[in-house]
Amino acid sequence: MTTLWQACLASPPYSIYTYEAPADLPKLMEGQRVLVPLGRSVRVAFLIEKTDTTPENIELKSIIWPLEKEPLLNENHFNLYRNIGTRQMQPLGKVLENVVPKRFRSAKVSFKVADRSFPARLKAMDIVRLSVEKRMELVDIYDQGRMNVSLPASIEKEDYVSLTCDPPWPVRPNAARQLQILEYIYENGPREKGFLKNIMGDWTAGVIKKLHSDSLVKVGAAPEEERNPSEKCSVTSAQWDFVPSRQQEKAIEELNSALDTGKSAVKLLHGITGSGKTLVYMTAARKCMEQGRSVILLVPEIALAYGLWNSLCPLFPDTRKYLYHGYQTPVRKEAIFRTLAEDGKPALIVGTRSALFLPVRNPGLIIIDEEHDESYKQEERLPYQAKEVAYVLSRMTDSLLVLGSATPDIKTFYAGSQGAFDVISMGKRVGKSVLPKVKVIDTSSIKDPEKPFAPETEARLKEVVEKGEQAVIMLNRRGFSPLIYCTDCEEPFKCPHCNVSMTYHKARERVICHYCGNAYPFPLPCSTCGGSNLLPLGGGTERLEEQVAKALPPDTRILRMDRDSTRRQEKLDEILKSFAKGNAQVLVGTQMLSKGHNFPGVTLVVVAEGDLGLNLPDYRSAERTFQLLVQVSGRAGRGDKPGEVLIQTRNPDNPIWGAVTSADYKTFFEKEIEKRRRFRYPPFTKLTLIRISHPLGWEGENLCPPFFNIIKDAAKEAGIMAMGPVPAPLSQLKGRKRFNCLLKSDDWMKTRKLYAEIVRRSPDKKQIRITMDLDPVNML
DNA sequence: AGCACGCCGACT
DNA sequence: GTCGGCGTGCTC
Repeated sequence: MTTLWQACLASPPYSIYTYEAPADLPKLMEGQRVLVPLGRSVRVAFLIEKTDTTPENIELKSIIWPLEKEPLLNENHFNLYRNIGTRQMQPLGKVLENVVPKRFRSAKVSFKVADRSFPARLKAMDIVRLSVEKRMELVDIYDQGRMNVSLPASIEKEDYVSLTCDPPWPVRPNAARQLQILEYIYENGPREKGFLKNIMGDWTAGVIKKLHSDSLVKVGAAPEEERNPSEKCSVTSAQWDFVPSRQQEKAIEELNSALDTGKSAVKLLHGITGSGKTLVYMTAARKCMEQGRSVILLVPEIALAYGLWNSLCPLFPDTRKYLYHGYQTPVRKEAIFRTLAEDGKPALIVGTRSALFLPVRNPGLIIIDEEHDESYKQEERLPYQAKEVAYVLSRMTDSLLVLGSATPDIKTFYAGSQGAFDVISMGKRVGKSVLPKVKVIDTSSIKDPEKPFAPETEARLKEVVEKGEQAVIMLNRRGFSPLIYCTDCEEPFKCPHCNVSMTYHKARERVICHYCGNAYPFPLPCSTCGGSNLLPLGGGTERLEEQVAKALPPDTRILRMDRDSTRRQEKLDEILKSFAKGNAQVLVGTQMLSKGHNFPGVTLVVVAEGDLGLNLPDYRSAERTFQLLVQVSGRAGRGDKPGEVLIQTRNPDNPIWGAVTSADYKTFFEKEIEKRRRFRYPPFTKLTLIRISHPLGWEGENLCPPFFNIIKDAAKEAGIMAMGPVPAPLSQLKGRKRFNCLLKSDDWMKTRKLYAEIVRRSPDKKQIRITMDLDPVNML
């Protein structure tokens, strides 16, 4: 008997199509992966449900064969994916493409058949051509488990361009295009041919061919990820010898009783830096697994996942545990995904936001550590907010969601204070350590760019170094100098694709665009007037490192931690370990420093420019600055000795400093929430950023102003407050002109409808890109 | 995504 | 003349 199935393609065109399932097929189930014919190709699709309606005027095709016996996706996760699709107005297939590991979406499979009457290997098209009798035979073989799916080891496209040697490269010095490609790859790592063509122009193909024939580059499969250190844990002690403090005990009790109810709940764990949140998580995790349910523990970054993994492994010696993040090898991702899909035994999963999509059978506890962190929001491809996804999952699975932070998201804390969920406070540090003293230092009178520190700061730094203690200096700006100024034409040197000032990186003798990654060798002539008097202005971490070395005794050891010095994961570990061991007295770095790392020897934290980021055109700039400064302050005095924090600012009158110096979240919250209420910003409105862009120098540019008027009218009609469209703060990025339109609405559904309307009325669907960013984190 | 078709330039 | 590059369009 033939049945009909709705199947969702996990690759373009992402449609949900109807396929026939004739009787000569194994048993099919919802959530299962199958091979289906599409046009003249074969694809992977996910079965959604049986149906009995036939679409009109379409000759239905038949499902070829299932790819596994047990469905890969359980109902909960299928619904979770649908939910994300609905929120983001994306088809389910698009969601699947982004959440299911690549190897589950590739149709390049063959079937190994252990039966004499068949060839040893069958491809999809071979199965299609079998007779009905033969296929019935094959069904039996399949049911007996004698038919297995196999994928080639690599399913990657083989068009990645990578370097074969380091600079200097033996090319003619004026072969500008060859050098541009070499330098770009040196700077940003191997790239696809098509990508290079997109950002540089149509000439790349020929130049790559030339470089390839000179064997300066190779073209092949994507390189093995470097960010994949061993997941083996060296420590094996199985003891659980931690004694909770009173406040930890209270927090644990509260989480335990929430776990005991077996119902969905949210708890915000508001614990100051150093109050021992991690051990609270671990105790709750143990309890949850004793109840036979799985735990998902999320952290914002891969480096933190590895750190947590190492400290948690010895505490859970006999537990099924998995480390999961987006930079693991495809084979490993596939293995973890499948294991969790097939085996419902309780497991402990540590990972980054993508771990939420693992088809864990029976989650009981989802923990989001540092819940204020912006990395929980994915911005590219399929945008989503991991906190929201976790909430939906916890509701669907009756599990407990724990949000932890010393500086919660204003929105989260507001919801808690309104009674949407419980807030558990931990206001004391564990052990002997106390919160550091924080002092604001006025640097408005310092005019000399060679002097990054006020006299007091410099004196304290020297003192700390002399005493053999450690200091951390944060400057949230990487590179040597963020501005290169031409003294002839008095223009800053800008990236031609992005129209933002390029940053000078001294050690690498390059100017680099921090937004698109484009790099040029330095020195170079001014792009405006051709003059050769380009002057680097202002300072980043690279220059600060030099300046610190000059200011402190010559034998002081200084380390630097930023995206440039930690290009490889091992480098980051190296720097962290080396500093923790006391091999250096000073650590200079960007906001990377503030994230969760434990430096027990640090007694002084200096923030070189506390104002950075405070004046960005973004309603969250104060919140972000507060969170960053409190978090980095929390790095001080974690050991036995008390800590001190010095924050330099050119605006000492800004009211934010009062809250930062006392690390008083509540005061900051009260002020900030008032501001948000007054100016109608989240959580008092549903904010959405519509981004509109078109290629630079596009001749249809004049279609935009009337289109923007249409948008304004449509918003008015929908009863949504719209600001713009206006040119975005970064008005030009990666070769596209950009416009932003900010929507304030009382209903997400209304906003989605308006977005759909805007997309529908776009005058040029090809050239104009329109994206919807619900509750934007980045307004630039 | 894959695979067709169709259009251009560069070789046997 | 054909081979092969890639732009465009379609897929139950």
